[in-house]
Amino acid sequence: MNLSKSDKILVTCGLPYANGSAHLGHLRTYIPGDAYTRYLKRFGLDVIFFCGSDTHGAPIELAAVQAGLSPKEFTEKYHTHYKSIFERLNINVDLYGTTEAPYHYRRAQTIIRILEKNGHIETREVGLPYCETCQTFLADRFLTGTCPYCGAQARGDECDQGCQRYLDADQLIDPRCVTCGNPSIIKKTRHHFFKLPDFTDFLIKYNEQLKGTPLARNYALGWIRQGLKEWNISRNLKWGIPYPDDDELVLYVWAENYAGYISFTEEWARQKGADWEKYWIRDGKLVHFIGADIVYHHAIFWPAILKGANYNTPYAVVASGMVKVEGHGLSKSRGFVIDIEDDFIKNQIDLDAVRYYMLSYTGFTKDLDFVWKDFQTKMNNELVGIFGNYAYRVLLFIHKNYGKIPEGSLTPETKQKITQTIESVQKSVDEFRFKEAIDNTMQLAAYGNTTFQQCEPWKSIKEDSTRCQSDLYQCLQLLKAIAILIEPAMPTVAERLWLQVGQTGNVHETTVKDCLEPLTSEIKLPKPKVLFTKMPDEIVEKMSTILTHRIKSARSKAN
RNA sequence: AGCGGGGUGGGGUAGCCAGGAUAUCCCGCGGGGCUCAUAACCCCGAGAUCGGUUGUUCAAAUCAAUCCCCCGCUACCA
Repeated sequence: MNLSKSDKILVTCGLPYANGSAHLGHLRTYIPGDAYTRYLKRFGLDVIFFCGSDTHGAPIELAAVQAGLSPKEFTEKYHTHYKSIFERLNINVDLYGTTEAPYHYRRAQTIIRILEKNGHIETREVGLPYCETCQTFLADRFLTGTCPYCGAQARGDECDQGCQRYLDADQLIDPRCVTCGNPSIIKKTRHHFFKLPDFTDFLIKYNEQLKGTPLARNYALGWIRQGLKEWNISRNLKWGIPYPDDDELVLYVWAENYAGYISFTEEWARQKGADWEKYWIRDGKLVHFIGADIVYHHAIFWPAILKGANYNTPYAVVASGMVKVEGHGLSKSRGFVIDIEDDFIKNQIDLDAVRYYMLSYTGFTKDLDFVWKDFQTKMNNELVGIFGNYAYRVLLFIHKNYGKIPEGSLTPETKQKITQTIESVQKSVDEFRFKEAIDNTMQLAAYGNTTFQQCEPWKSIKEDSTRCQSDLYQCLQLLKAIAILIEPAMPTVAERLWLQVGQTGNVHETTVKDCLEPLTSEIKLPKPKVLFTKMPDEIVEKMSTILTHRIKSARSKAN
């Protein structure tokens, strides 16, 4: 492993934006982030894990108004939602925080103050589009006008109805306010800029040694090569964290939300009597799990802020691929979305199977296409057929014939097989290859099925009970190892299997060493229950129909 | 348009950086076997011009050039 037992490892996931319900796109990073943390714990490493709600910014202010709520009420609603979704999916964070909490305000403002003190911030006047009727500054997407290239009506950020070109707001001909339609004017206003170019040399060196997925590194280096600009970290909004000593402005969300990684650690440390500085000031190994869409924030802005404010910089940035639904890019407005609560939870989809699918359908860095039919296939063949069936046939056979762990001891073959699997899983996790780690673990079940078949215990039990028991002992030991190694992917299933193989204690506190800890013969085994049930065709059809309707109704709304 | 990532049997992957003989593994498909098990499991088999073209080389999935396609980002969506 790249990490060692003396490392203080801190894992985070990108914060969900509290303006809508949890969907499949979120799970693309939260499940791997959680699985990674659990793997590290199984490897005996010292690791904590944080996430929380991102609650500020213009879209939330706007959405709250539309929902007839205050921004605070609005974000509290979704904060509670995300917190419960995390719990339901066993995404086991040490603290699920929120950027609306006082502890977060304090840390975010402190960081800015330190940056000011260290001379990394410049304050100056800039002219920005302003609507005199609405008495508000207009963000690019709230400007409309004529596209200078094709003449179509366009937004300030892109020509969304015409040539699709990316635009700068000042390129728009005849710019107007989206809300009231009146012409916008340019008004001078004071803003605070983070002097990012000062960090160019640091960021190049930093990214060259940054661990994580290659995507993050290469992408950031490309960006830096194009030249860094000063970055406006203040906004003319009411909703947000007040800019320190400048009450007219708030902090731009992207200048404060990832401070949550620190503030959540602080709050956790306060509750537990632990030391947050150990992670953020002294010797922490910080690992950020994010979607590929926010690499530049985490490989450029964030390390520069941390460096400029004298904190530790991230050890690794781990970027997942994006999510597609039935072949289309995830899009709520077009209906290509799977909602965690409405689709998975309300229809009682096995959430451990969802975790398994998200982790093992394709490589972590690739785009993942969610297809209900494929979900069913993986569920029924791999989880029910190979894994679940192996566990059940072994446990039921033993239970019927012996009722307790059979006599035997670990053979060199079994020992070697388990050892090899542990090693390959460790290597895979070290490289953030979760599909490979799971495939390797499942390989143990496939191996178990083969040996069970070859040993033919249903015959040997009549002819050679000693051999039969020894063979079954090996099979059971494999199951114990699987329970531990699959725990990061499917924690609930691991718990159930752990009890079924006659183990006491908590599988979530085991380490991979326990995989080879020999079973104690004579321990009574409970009557086994199947680990997974098959997903029937009717459910697949039902879910596919729900999705089809969602897409259709989104299409008719758009027209 | 620029930058980054990707394209390998029907789906998903390994191999690519350090070029080498029959291109790996899982699922699906076809055939056989077993009967402990959730019509599950085990074995065998078919199936790939490695996105296209050109080049370097004794030898290219792998290196170079060029083109096509998909995804992400481009600093005011988060």
